[in-house]
Amino acid sequence: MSIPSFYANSPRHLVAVDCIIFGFEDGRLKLLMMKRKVDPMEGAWSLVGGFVQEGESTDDAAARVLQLTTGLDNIYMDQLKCYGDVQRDTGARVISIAYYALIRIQEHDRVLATEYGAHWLSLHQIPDLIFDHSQMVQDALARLRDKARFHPLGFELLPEKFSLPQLRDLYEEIYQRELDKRNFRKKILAMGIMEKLDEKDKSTSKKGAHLYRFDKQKYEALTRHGFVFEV
Amino acid sequence: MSIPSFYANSPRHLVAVDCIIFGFEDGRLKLLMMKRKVDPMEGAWSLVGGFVQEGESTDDAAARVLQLTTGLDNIYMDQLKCYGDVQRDTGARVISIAYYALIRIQEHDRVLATEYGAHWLSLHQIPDLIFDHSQMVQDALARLRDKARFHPLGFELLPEKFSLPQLRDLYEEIYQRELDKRNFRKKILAMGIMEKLDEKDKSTSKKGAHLYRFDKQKYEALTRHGFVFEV
DNA sequence: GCAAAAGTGTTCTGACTACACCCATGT
DNA sequence: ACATGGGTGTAGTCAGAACACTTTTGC
Repeated sequence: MSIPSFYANSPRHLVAVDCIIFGFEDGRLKLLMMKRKVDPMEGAWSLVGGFVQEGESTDDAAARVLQLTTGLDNIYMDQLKCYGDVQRDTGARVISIAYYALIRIQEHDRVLATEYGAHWLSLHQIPDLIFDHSQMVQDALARLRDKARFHPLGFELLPEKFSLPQLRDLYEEIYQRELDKRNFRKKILAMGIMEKLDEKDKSTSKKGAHLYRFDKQKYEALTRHGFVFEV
Repeated sequence: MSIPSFYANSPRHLVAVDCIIFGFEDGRLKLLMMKRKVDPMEGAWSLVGGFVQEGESTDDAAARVLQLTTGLDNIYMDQLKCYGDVQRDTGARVISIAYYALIRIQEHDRVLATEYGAHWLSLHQIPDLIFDHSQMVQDALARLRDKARFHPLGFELLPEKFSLPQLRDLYEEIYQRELDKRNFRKKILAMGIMEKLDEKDKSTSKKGAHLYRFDKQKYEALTRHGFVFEV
């Protein structure tokens, strides 16, 4: 099929994807950042990213970038938004689609990340980033806070088995405020979406904290009947 | 400045914007749709859209499309998301950024819209649309519902002066469910963001309904002190 | 005087908040 | 035995939901 002039006469643009990759470790939210390897701004901190190829969807491009830096597949990823200012990239006019991903930091390939020049930085350690990447990070954080409230996203950042204090630490970090442990526990357990395991995590106390697993089946069944997760 | 090969060797893509334009008239949410004028799919229903030009931001492109079809400037508009599947447009590989806009339908240029081949359709009248445009409409509706709940968006769809029954009709239409008029009135007025006018709208009843205006200054002042709009 | 929409208050219930002590165990 | 984090219950408050009658006025 020949391409109609309607299409042929329109301008074409470089299109990139940039990924805001969240992890949770040592009670801190972290982001995977890297030092840029090309001009302009070589050596400056940036998000991981890459250009969208021919025959590659933007979602696929983001998944590729994620796979390249972490070795992970099939992880939670969502589009943040498109950044389309003409001057946003000082090297050329590039339209960028930002994605944010939540990964279990323990499960990613640290060797691969290091080889790739990627580093995990805690939120408060993030330096100035190139172009509009700082804005992207701000937007991603705002989106994470918004979405985490009504969707069970948090579990994507924790190991499969986790304790309630761990889960509470995570939400305290996301919302940047303290949560009452009795109320938190009550609320979470009342939802009926947590499977209590016969194991304890003794790494943080002598007594040990019970481990739980997020029961996705139950969550989805409840959701079909109008249940809404809320933290 | 010459473009580094990092940029020069990457593929370029057609990038379009598509606009989901909402209006509210006769107690119904409506969308501005048009019949496509080019192949493929000539004559089929689609959203209004256009290609992003060189030296034009994606936001500007969307504003241009809106201006061309409605004659309106400076209206509420927000990015929905980027649709980046390779095969989404059957004419060529086109990445599309969707925007949704809320306009005061009474104030747009009906002559211009008609000349442009655009038509207002109520939600339940929307036919099958080309490509992934039906999906875009679904996504925009979901986004409108989400956002309207905690942000005073609704006022963008009403005339500057409106009655509480009108406002309630709007939210009933957005949420597709009935709202108790006493509770609704109580909640809205308790926020202290409505300016009561000395006029009545007698078009819908003998008694007439008081007209109000949304007080944006008060809303913003309250917001700065932690107030959150919710309907 | 009647039809048709506008306007008004109260009660009940469920969810969120605040808050202090006992438990288990490794050292 | 003691230090450390894990685990538990209750009372008060507030916001949302349910619900029925009076008011105004053009015809």
